[in-house]
Amino acid sequence: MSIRVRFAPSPTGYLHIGGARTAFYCHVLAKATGGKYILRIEDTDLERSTKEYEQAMIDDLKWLGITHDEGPDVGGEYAPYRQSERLDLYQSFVDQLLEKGQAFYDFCSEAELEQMSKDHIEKGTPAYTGKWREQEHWDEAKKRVAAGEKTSVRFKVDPTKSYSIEDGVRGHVEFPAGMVGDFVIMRSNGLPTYNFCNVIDDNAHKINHVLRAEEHLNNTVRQLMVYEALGFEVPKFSHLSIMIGSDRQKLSKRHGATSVNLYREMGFLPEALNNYLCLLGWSHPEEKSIFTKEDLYQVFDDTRFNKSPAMYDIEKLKWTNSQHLRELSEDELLAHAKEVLPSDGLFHSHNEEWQRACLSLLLDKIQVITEVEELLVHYFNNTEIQDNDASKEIMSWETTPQIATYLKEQISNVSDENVSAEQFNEWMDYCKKELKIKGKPLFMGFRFCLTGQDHGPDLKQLIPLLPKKSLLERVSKVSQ
RNA sequence: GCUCCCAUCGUCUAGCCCGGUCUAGGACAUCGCCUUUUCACGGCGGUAACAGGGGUUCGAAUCCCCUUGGGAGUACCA
Repeated sequence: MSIRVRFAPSPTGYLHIGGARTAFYCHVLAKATGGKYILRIEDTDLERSTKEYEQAMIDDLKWLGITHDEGPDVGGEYAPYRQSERLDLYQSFVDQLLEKGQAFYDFCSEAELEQMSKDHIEKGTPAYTGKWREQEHWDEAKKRVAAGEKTSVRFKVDPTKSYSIEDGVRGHVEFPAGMVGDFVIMRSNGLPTYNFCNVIDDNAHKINHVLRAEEHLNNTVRQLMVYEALGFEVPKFSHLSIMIGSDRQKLSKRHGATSVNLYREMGFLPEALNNYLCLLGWSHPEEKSIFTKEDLYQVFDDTRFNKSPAMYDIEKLKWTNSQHLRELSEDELLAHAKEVLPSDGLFHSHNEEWQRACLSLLLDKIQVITEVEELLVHYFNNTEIQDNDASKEIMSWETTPQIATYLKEQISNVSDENVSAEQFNEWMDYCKKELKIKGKPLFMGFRFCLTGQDHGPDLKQLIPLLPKKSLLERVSKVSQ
């Protein structure tokens, strides 16, 4: 039987990188096994779910290339794929459980519920101790409902029964009896809760393998109860390790950029984000660290997940991005730069020939494409002279003022807006032959006078790309 | 509190299931060297880990138990 997996986000915010990782695993697992990957939108939290977020999530997934076989936007055999369009189905199962006595109407007040929850946490009493779980009150409950009173429905948990699963990554997991109390399956506003509709949809959508984050592991016991009560076949579960921040806590907004669209804006390549995220909790069988999702279609398997939490490290993401950047053809790189770099910036203000020269020069200096514009802004507009140990050393050489004085004069005499490569070569030759400067003092002297820094791209290629004006300003400062 | 989960270099991890080939391998970061008449890229090398304690065994990173530490859940959120 072929695999059917799903990614089931709630459209209550932008796609999170943790969600992107889960979706990526689902997509790749389906592709690698000839199965299907389904996208389902879990929008039963009316207050927080929006259509805008749903669309944003679909867009982000699309940008990442994590395509699904079935979903709200593409349809499929088991449509609909949006929970807000499946409410009748949930209602019918609620009715069924009510009928069988496996669920009950609950009329406890908010204050009562609050007290129960408090006692549960502080004293270890059962999570729900209301009287409505007892059959003797059910007739009264039905009357109140018939009279039009709105109320929630709870699943009646058997406190003597324990459950267990054979988790795809955790192995055997035991959930002891009494672990959870009677939980709400239908809110008083008529909308079902996650632990209930998730089960119904996974069954209806014929999902046979659930890949999700570890934070859902404890929920599994509630879902197991629903599976049992409804007579559904239980799928295989694989609970992926969570992603944590540098403080070892679950990754969240306070750790910085956590949504995919931010990485898109920051100029990361989607294949790099996928690649990096994939390695947070999974390892390549040949220990490769750079690959595309297409490479994974051949080798991905669900036995290589890591159980322990993985710390998110943007430095390694940047390195991964730099590796993918270098895999790009010249045309792809140009297209990427054009798309990402600001349209009113320095890069876009030049012609394509210049842009290509600029990219080939800067490629091995950068990890993310946006750094190109940053470097250009620096070379064009920043005429400040770097002040550190390296610059002090360069300034201490007696040859540096000689170079500066010479260059200042030469640049002043250039009539064009730019310095040509030929002119640059002549100046170097002059300093070498006439001023007898060579090696480090020569190159570093030129670099420092012209760029104000002790490091940077190849000078011969860089200088012709820069405006004469900013070169002159810098060299004037050095020659003072 | 209770329940569940986790534990190899600073970080991501391989190895663990099926004990010996592990004086624990790779990658990021870091340091050094080489290359580059400069800077970088690249190449080479170094520092750096089996949380602790008990077992089992001829032999344990690998199996068992305990301790410690960390995380998640404990909602009419998902």
